[in-house]
Amino acid sequence: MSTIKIATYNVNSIRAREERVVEWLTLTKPDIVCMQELKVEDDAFPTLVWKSLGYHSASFGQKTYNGVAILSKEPITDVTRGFPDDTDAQARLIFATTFGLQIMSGYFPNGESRESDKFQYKLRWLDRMTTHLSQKITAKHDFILAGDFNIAPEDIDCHEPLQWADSVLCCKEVRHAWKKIVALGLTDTVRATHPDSPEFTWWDYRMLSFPKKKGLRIDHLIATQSLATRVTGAGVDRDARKGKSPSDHAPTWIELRS
DNA sequence: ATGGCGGCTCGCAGCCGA
Repeated sequence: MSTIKIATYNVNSIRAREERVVEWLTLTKPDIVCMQELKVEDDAFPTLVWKSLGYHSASFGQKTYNGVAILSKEPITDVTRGFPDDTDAQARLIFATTFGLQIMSGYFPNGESRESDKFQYKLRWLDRMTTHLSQKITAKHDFILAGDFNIAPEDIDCHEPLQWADSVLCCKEVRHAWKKIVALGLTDTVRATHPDSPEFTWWDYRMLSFPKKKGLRIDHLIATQSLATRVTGAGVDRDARKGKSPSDHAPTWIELRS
């Protein structure tokens, strides 16, 4: 049976992570990759490195912060960057068609703290995203949104739910926004595959969080029903979080019947 | 062992992330 593997990976700087990402691509051979936190402008995104590994790519980068990309073993078409009519200064969204499906790579705002202006920006961004998705999703196309949502949707997604309850990643406002997004008809594919295990995707660099297994599940792949019913496996590449100079996120993946 | 933050920048200290 032939399958397609789709992964999402917040690399926390592609300049700092290029070598590790190349190793990971070579080892795990995903067909499509959504990347976030490139932290480079497009002319510094290593397109030729991906090409040498057999990947087409499209990026939406900026200096210092943010930046998203899509890599694919098949040609990438219909690329759009940001929201329609966007005046957002932050590069957080790229959309494309590849392998006959519509895919979005998203880097959702963190929000810093609930008292911060950045939290208001996060809530506005989530609203805009919900509106954008409601216009984008149609019965005609397979659609998947993959990325760093900066939302841990449920208590099972947190190592210490009480400690995180009022945080910008877990608080009621962002969990409500998550529910509105999935209610558009998108399935949380990793949670649907693993209903009872945490499947953390991020661990703080500090306090030995990774070896102590104190993580959060904030990176997600949510897909229309047409795709969700084709999922044959899903998981988190914890090995990519080990060793020297890892990203603080691990790549998360699903496999589909093609 | 999976190991004590690590990226970034009009940089050598401070901002930011989650």
